[in-house]
Parts: sequence; structure tokens; C-alpha cells
Amino acid sequence: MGSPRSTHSQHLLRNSADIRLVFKEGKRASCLLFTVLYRWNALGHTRVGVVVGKKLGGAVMRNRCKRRFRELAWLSLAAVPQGLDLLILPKRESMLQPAKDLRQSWQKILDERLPQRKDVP
RNA sequence: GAAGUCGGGUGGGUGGUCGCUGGUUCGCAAGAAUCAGAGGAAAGUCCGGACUCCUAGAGCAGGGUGCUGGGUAACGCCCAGGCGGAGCGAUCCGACACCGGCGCAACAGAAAGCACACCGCCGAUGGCCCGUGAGGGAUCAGGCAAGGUUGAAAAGGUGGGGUAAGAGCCCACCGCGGUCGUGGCGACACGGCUGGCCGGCAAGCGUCACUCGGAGCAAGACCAAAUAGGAGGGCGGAGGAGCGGGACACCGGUGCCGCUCCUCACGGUCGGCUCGGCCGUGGCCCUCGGGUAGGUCGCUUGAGGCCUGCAGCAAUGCAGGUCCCAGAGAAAUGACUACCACCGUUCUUCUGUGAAGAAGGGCGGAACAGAAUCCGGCUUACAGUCCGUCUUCCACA
RNA sequence: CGGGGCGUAGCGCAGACUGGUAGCGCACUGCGUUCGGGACGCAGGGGUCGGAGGUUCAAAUCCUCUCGCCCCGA
Repeated sequence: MGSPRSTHSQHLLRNSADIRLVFKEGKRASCLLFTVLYRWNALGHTRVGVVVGKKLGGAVMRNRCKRRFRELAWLSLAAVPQGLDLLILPKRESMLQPAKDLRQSWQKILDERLPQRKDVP
């Protein structure tokens, strides 16, 4: 199996079977700019993935979108309870938004809709 | 100076904070240090290769290309030249071989291929009528293809002679075909002689010349879970019947082992359900090879970049020197922020009659677009901006 | 990444190989029939043939480029 090259790649959700599992069983929290799906995994550490469809633009736009959201999740990794699979689905409106609006929305979802650290099963 | 033309370049910069990927070194490890990290199109996938695997050979079929010569690993690409077309010009554009064969040309038009006669012109010649006659008239036979009409296209064009009217019927020039000569490697050009001279379409079928085996890095090689299935082996197996085996001194029965059959059980199927029919399995474990998810390799040193010289009109080639320059794997090469440049707009102040210019401030914008095995091209997209070549026009000297 | 296919009326499709009239079914409009509706009968409207360029006298059709959609391959 995939031996992790660093601690960074441990926290990436990139396996297509796992992503499909989150789509199927995950819970859903959304706002105007994006949607987050989340599901408890059995690994004990958090994994984050970003899924951007072709409708949002060309390869350049899609890559930038993924980078911005991945970094957003990265900075708040310590605040998220361990053992959660997160899947971010950006919406078209988020492409043109400035970074601070994105950060506010993300923080709001994180505080109000997602499980907190004390909820770890 | 304006308008244009062709060719080439660039594709914001410098800090700060937080991060990503790979190599190297150090470290038991966690990690640390250091170096490197998207494009001219990375795109579309339209061609050509390299490289892999498959394919016994050849022919046919099928595909591609299509003026000539050169360049190249190769090309449908590039360079040079010819011819035709567009433009005052610099320049630009061109699938630009062949109509012998089979086909096609709607509608219109008289006629669209062994050309034709609607309107028209003539009616010299032979008839008819008038007239003594010279002659005149209409048009029957007949002649004509100049003019009109149609069409994308009507059997060379213009002028003259000729004629009853006409016609390459004859002549001159132009065009076309044939042939000879000269120049050129050649496409072709020029000139002489000669023939009175029946088209178009091959991005229709085809012919000719050259050329092409098929698939593609998701190629291919290796390692290899779970589940199902395959082969082999071991242990086990509910009830009954038959046959065989061997031990018990011998025979028979019971029990044991093996095989076959039936019942039974389970699963599937037909069926709304039961009964019933059909099919499959008979429980567990081990080994083997194939192989999926997943992983490793392929994976970046190459028809490579830069500089200099030589050969060539050029594309390009040769020689020498020098450099190592992304290798990810749902996919790194960034995000945020400050300042400076650039553009647009607006405000204030100053100069100025005005047009406008200078300084400072605010707001907004900044293209097309992301390597995915690697090269050579083509095509398409592209805000700005810089450099050079040539052409035309205007002004001044 | 590679391979293949399709864009024609509001919808589903012919026509394309062999170039000259764009057609079929449903839907729509009007009239008839019926007391009224449906069904049926008659008549009719509706098309940049995805876009641009080229070949040709003439292009939905042939050629090139381009846009969008769909399918297949580890």
C-alpha cells in the first residue's frame, strides 16, 4: 500500500474509492461559495480533498481553485477533530471572491456546521 | 510624420509571511540544509517520427500526398524558384499532375455533344406574281450562323477583305494545339516553322507517380491484498442399497475402507404461493499458476540548449567549446500582502488665450492559458509593449 | 492521455455515399364533424441544416479549420 512520503501526503484524500465513499455516506454542509462533505474514517487522522468539476473553467482556473481551498483547510487543520474525511466542492461563485471572504465563510462553516474536537467518537 | 507590409522578441518586477514537489548531503529516525521547479502556444490532437508490444512472406484491396529543385530521421513541414491570381506598391494567396475511359450539368433556353434554328438575315440559283423590257416584289424550295433572347458555361477574340446574306472562307495581330531550336538540373521561358483550331468538372468514379503493416506509455515489464472462479492434494461426510477389497486359521453376518446409485440437505431457476420439475454444490484446510484493486519500473541526456567559426541565396549542415535545464501521479511549480513600473478614468494645484502639459491623490484593469513518454511541424487563442526590414503618401531642407 | 461517434422545425429522426425540390412522425394554428371536448378528416405555418472559410455555375451534401455534446479503453 502507499507508504506515506511525508506527513503532508497523509492528510490528502486522493484515493478514488475513498472519495466515492465520502460521497455516498458523508454528511453535507454548504454555503453560498462551497459545499463540504464529511465522514469519520478509521485512520485516526484527518484527510482533506477538493473536487472541482469541469464546469468551473479550464485547467488553470480549476488548479487555482484547488490550491486556494487546500491552503484554507491546511491552515485550520489543528482546529478540526482527528479522524475526519473532508471533501470540499467549490461553487462557481467562489472563483472571483477575494480571499478574506473565502476565509470568513470557511471559518463559519467550521465553527457552526462541522463536528468539534470534543465530539470525537 | 501618417498609413501599411514582413520578420523577430517579451509575456510585469522587487520585498515580506505561510506553504508544495523532486534531487543531493547530513541524520537510527522525526527532520534539517542546499539546489532546481510550466508555455509560446504546455491547447486542438491535424500530420510526421523515436520508443514499446503484436504480426510467417508476397500480392490485391484500402489510406495519404500531388508544379519544380533542395533541406530533413521523417512529414501533409520548411527554403528557393516557376506559373496563375489580388494589390499603386512593399508583399500576399493558390490540393497548381492527368479529361483517354465511365459519369454529371437542376431551372431557363432554339440548342448543353455524333451541337442547334425560336426571333432573325438572305433568297444569288430554280420556281411564283407584276412589267413590252431593263427590272421590281413576296417568300416556296433552299442558304446562313453575323445579331438578339437564356444560362455559370453556346465550337476562339478584334479589325479588314469577301459575299445574296454569311462563315477561319481568306488575311493581319492576339490566344490555343503540334513540332523544332536556344537557355535552365527542372518546373518553365523565349524564338522560328506549322495547323484554321470541339468545351467544363477529378475537394465525381478513376489514371499516373511516390509513399504507408497494426496498435499505442491507459504501450509494455515486474511485485501482488480481499472476493469469485480454475488445477492439485489432505482431512471429514446424514440415511439406505449394490459391488469390490483386505484382516480375523476357514466360511457367513456385523463393523472398516473405496466406488456407484437413490433418498435427504442447501443454493439458484421456472412459478403469485404450495406441491412439483430442472441445474449446481456437497463441509473445512493447504499448495500452485493466471489475475483485479494497489504499488514499482518505463520517466526523462535529447534528431538537447547556448556561443563561435566554416559551407550555402536560404531552409539547413559540419566542426570546436560549454552547460545539465520540471518529472507530478486526481496530479507540485503557489496563496496572501506591500511598494514600484504600465494602461484607463476621475479629482486638486500650477503653467497656458486655447489645444494641451507637469506634479500629487483616489478607484479600476492587466491577455491566451497549466507539462503528464519524448521530439519535429501545422492549426487555433492571445491584453499590452519593444526592435528591425521594406513600400506608398504628405511636410521640410 | 489515446481511440470513436453525433449536431437538420419545439421533440425524435430521414436526406449526405451519387451536389440542383430540405422531408417524415408527434406537437402547433385554422376549418369541418359534435350539444361541447377527444378522436378523425381537410388545409396551413414554422428551418442562419452548430459556426467560419474554400472547391464548384450551385454545398445540408465534397474539403479544411473551429465550437459543443456523447461513448469506449488501465
